[in-house]
Amino acid sequence: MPSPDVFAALANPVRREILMQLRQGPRGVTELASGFALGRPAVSEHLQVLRKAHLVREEPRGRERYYHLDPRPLAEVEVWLEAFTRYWKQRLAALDDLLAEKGTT
Amino acid sequence: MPSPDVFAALANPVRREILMQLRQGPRGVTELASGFALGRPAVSEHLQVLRKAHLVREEPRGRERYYHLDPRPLAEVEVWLEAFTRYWKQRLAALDDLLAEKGTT
DNA sequence: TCAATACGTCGGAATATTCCGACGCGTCAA
DNA sequence: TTGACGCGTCGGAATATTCCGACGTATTGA
Repeated sequence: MPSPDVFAALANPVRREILMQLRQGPRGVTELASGFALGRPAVSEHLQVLRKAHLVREEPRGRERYYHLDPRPLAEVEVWLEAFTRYWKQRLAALDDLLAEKGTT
Repeated sequence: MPSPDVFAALANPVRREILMQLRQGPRGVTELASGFALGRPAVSEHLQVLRKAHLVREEPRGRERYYHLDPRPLAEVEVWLEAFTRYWKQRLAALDDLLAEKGTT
């Protein structure tokens, strides 16, 4: 059983592109697949990964199944990244301190 | 040949943890490996992936090899995520508009 | 009712990832 | 000089990912 890891879901470029496309509104599977050099089953399986990561929501509409974007799990990635923007700013501050110290000595 | 994809590099929890640890300063390989339930070769191979994604830099120091964090490639992830914060704000704005319209009608 | 459409999923193949033990190389300290 | 240390990498095994064609199911429209 594959894990419902958001980071793992984003590791594949096709899945990232699917999420990009879904920003512009819900799409059916065949509709989505037509944009890739991929068969429909492959896209359907990518959607399953995205579903397990809760990055998309499905809305059955008749015989079609529209996939909606749910960007909320991306917050986990954002939070993780913040640890590094903090790191970055910290480094810059340390550099400032170092320069200031050098200046006053 | 594996791709130097930053997203793929972040897909593995061990690699993410390595980056976290490196925020607190450069570390040797054996030192890093002691923090995981993993052999040294495995950690060394994870470091190779991170190196190819330019997320770490190596500094040979005597017989040790210190790995430094380089957070710059993470900017790509941040930029990608921004597309979805924009999406999110857009949705909220659309909701505001809808509510405002309802209020004035 | 019946053919066409939209979809999920399965079996299987190709490939990638992840991990380990073993080996060899350079470096250190005695 | 020599044994121990730190490291990268290789061969190989176990497992995961990615993709396809084929099939079954449900829905639509004629």
